[in-house]
Amino acid sequence: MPSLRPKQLSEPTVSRLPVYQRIGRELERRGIQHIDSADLGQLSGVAATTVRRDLAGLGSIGTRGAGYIVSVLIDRIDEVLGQRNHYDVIVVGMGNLGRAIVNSSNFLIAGAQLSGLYDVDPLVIGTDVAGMTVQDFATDLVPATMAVICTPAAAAQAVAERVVAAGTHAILNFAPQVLTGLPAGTAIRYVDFSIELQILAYHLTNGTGPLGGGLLRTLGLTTPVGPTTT
Amino acid sequence: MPSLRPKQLSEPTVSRLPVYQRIGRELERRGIQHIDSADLGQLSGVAATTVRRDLAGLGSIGTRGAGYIVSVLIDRIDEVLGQRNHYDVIVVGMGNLGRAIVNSSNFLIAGAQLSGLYDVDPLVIGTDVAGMTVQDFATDLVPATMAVICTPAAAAQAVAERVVAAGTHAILNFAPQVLTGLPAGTAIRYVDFSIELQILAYHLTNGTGPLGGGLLRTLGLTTPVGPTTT
DNA sequence: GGATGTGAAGTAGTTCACAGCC
DNA sequence: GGCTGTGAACTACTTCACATCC
Repeated sequence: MPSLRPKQLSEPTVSRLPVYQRIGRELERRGIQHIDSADLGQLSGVAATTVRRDLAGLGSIGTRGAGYIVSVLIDRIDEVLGQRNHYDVIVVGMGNLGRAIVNSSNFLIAGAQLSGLYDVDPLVIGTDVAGMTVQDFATDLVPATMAVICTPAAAAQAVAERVVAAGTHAILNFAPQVLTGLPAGTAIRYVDFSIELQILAYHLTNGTGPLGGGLLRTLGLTTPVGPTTT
Repeated sequence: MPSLRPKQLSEPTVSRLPVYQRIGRELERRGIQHIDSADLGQLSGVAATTVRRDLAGLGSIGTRGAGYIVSVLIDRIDEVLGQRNHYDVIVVGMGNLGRAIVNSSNFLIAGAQLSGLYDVDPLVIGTDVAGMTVQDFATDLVPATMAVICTPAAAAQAVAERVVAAGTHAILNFAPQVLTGLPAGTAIRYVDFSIELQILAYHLTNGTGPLGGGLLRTLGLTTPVGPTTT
């Protein structure tokens, strides 16, 4: 019985855990029940040592000699990431992107519950997206734990302040806008594909393009340039 | 005339440069021509020292005593990120997300040129998205420098291998799938909102939630929990 | 005076190397 | 024998503190 010590996981570790979990689910689907850090590293694009360090932080999950039991791995990550809890998620901004996200199959994680869709455009309010009716952001606002912002950049800061005032503690911001001045303890993550493209443009012109011996970091993942073994 | 020494910029620095540039553009639009590291730090959610370190890496851009000239800042970042060059970008996978991205106003960066849209679904091939006709990925394939992958996870690896074989050196992957075994020198960035939500869920349950004294990193940006001083 | 740029110090994360356990 | 877990070394990034220059 491995003692549950949540400890303090580093941010890069936290961002890799969902990757390990996803791979675990895929393995389980294929009927594979065991995996070692070398293989998991290969599949996730992470060095084997780093995989071990990450998983060691979840308590002693593995078995020396053998590797990790897939089901244990999945369950433990579930637990650590807080997927046993329930979260109400609202989405603000029902343009092309907002609708695409809500309809995306991998949007809902375990524990997340979509509880409201919002917009300010009278043409959009009242329409249905993924089986929910879009509400008026200006008047109605259900309190929710997480908010996803898909508005234009100019609106994002005001939206963030409003949802935080309504009790939200975690924001996923798709608008190309840095959010500032929010109260301590508000978790914020940015998703900005314009920035991602610019980073790629940098690597194309400088060093890392063709012929560059590139170690590219993304989400904390290193692309290890696997020798095509397997 | 500041001597152009491209040097070697760190990955976190590269990911912050687009943010500074965007803020610079906004300042310019408002007629502001000078900014110092303290203010730029405030606006970008980055410590002033880090701003200076980042910008110092672009050559001596600033002036001691005064700060940075906005137009110089923008131009220099343009140059360093390679936005003076031209890139052909193709997008593979024209589902909800692919269409939303192509139609997004902030999708095209300076230098990027959309040169092809692809799918494998006969119902989608031949339709028009943002003024371009969707091609059949299985048969046609224009060579391009960058590729954006918006397919389901199961297809992503094969798509990546095919575009790389066709000459692509940079990939932006929206599919929830780690890409492995691609040749050295292929730049890859991942955008995965399922992972982002899980990271937020972690912060909600553990430490950083309500009452947590959270320093949350995103894209290398630290949310500095500004004392609401303007 | 005032803000940049940068050596030096500090902190965080990764990788090495191997002891420990199955 | 084999693979995990972890102290120790290393590398990367940030922050401090201040000399430098306008």
